[in-house]
Amino acid sequence: MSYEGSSGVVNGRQNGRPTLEQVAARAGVGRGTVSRVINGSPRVSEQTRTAVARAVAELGYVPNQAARALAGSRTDAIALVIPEAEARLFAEPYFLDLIRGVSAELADADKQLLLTLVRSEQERQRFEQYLAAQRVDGVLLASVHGDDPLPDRIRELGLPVVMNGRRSEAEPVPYVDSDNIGAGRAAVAHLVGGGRSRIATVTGPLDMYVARARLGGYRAGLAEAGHAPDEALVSTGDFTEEGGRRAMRLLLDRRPDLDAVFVASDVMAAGARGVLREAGRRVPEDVALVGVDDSAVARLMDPPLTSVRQPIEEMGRTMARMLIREIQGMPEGGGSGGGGEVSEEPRRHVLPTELIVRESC
Amino acid sequence: MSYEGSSGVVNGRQNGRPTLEQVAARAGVGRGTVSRVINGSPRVSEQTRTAVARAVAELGYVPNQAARALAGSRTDAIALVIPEAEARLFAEPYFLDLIRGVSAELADADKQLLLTLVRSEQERQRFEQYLAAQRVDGVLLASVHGDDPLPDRIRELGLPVVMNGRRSEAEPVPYVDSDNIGAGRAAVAHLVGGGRSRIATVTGPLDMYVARARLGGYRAGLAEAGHAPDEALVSTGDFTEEGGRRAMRLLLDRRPDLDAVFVASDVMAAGARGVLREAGRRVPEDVALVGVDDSAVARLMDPPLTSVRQPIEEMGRTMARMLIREIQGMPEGGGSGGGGEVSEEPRRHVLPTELIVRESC
DNA sequence: TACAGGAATGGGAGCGCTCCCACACTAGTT
DNA sequence: AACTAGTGTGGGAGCGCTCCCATTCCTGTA
Repeated sequence: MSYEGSSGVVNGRQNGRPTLEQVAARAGVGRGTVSRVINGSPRVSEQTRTAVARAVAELGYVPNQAARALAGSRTDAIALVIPEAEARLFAEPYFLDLIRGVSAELADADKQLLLTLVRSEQERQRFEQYLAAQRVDGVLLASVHGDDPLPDRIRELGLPVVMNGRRSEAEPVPYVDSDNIGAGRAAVAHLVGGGRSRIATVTGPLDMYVARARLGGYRAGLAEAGHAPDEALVSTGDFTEEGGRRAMRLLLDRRPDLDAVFVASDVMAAGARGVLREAGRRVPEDVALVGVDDSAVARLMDPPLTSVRQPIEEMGRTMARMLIREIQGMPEGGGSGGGGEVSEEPRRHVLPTELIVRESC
Repeated sequence: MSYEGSSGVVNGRQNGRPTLEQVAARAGVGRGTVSRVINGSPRVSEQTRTAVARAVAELGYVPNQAARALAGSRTDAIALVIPEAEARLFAEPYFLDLIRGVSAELADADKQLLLTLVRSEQERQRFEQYLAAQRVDGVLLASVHGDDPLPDRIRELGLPVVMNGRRSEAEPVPYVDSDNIGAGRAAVAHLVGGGRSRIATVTGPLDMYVARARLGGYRAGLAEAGHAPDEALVSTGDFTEEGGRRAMRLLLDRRPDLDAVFVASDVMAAGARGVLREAGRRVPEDVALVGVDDSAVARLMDPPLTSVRQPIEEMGRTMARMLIREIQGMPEGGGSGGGGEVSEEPRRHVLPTELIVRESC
């Protein structure tokens, strides 16, 4: 008897799902009151609340999202934007972990996740259209490049944004990043501690802040250990395996006597490891290796790769949390005529990284 | 002049974005006409169409999605559901590839992707609420278990569904699957062709159809080669690396003379490979190995693993295409009082797999 | 010349909510 | 007794679309 679950076929309505109005009728109250109960307003007597709750349960009522969005101008959805090019580049589990964190946090807040893979300039523009269509309350951006205008465009539209990573040292848009400088520093410290003295590095593309930061950490680590900087020990990769190979070959050419390499990603480290093997260098006996990401790649390498772990899922959670707070703190979009400036102090979070020691050094 | 892009601040409106009504006023036509132009109705004169198009461009008009959904009862969004537990289990790039395919196809059709990671029974129920709130026009389900009631529940709600994989041989719900039987068969044929005669297999959990199918393919392959079946050569894993290790140990205990193993996933193959090394067996000299997934794991193993590749991204595309067609073919949700039965012939697609030969056999 | 039939168009009537104003009704104040 | 100041509550007025029924203006036909 009316306990058939929420199949929606329970009630005798001939078409579609029950509406607020019908719940109100059944509970013997007005629409406004039901709305208040649904939205948890305190301005309802306990008795009424109970009656409405029963009517809701009996009818299997679920508020229509479109109507809510139209009347209330909030969608309870947020967009996560991932540039397609990056999705291939990065260690593969990265984005899945990020999504996992974001998703978990959003689920707790009862918000929906709209995932957008952007694979071309055209799609980027289409995405801006979506935003303008007021489909989401805010935007999460993953792996933004140094010259990406999207973050600023979104703010112009009056939408809250939080980025994963930053475009530069002085990033004006709120972001969550991992401590990439600390990553480089920890890697070098570990290598120095293992008795290595000619420590090279393979960097990412230097137009990305993350690459510069890891390089900066490497240099800081060397300085702290009292080693002199040596540009011949620095080689630029592009976060791909092949890029890692090329960079490693260059390093061996320039400094055949190197005894350790800090590689700015596991995938590049896999490439570097291949080159070392081909050159007859043993890992870790001749050359020690440290990567970044602590991905499956690292665990499966031979020997298993020491790597700096980033708290990816935690970054996702933090981003979502920041965005939700920002949305709540900004009741009506700031897109009115004039500035559209969101003048709050931009927030930033830098989460710690962790060195996972394995046999490669 | 009015070419400031779509910043929306161009026009003199004091708040929010332009509406249909305003476009109509500017173009000197009625609301209905603008709506017709926006939606590409043929019942508009060329002249009027042009005038409206200009007004739209000048005002930077973008239709409000919520209003559309409310009035037209279609959301232009679809949900992709991924069980969280699976997301960890499977070779990691799997879901990212799937998402990539789905996303690409949806972008072409101008639809939004709502990603839902389901990590508990509670969240599964919450997801059903979302569906009832009419947030999406259809649902894509990834890696459904044999006893999962969700597909049927969704159909009861009158929503189109397409699954990735199937729950059983006789799956009533439309699905896209890869040819797992063919995968097992191809692997065995390759091993036989390489002169192996005592070919074992490590399977997935046998309550999953995908595991049974790969096992079936293995058996078919043996039969075709004229080999007698031998249950001592079959060991059950669970798609994890540790499960692969356990299954491999069992096999070595039972049949120390085996000379090849078809492992139903790369991740399990990595585990098996470790056990073989510990047992002093060389790959491929003593034991040949074939995996499934062709993931990064396979490329990075030592030696690189021969593996059966699934067209994951293509599966994603196909799923999305099927769902879109189903949505279009079903103008109004079938959720009226009575049956709610969607009596169309369920469609199914089985995409071919491909053996990628590397040094492990 | 009168009139049917179609093409193009305008605009009313919702869709199902939220917002908010107005109206009871209750107590507490002068 | 006449007031104020709350509480609950009902319901009108939209939100910005789509749907669809007129209405107008052509044409072509009897």
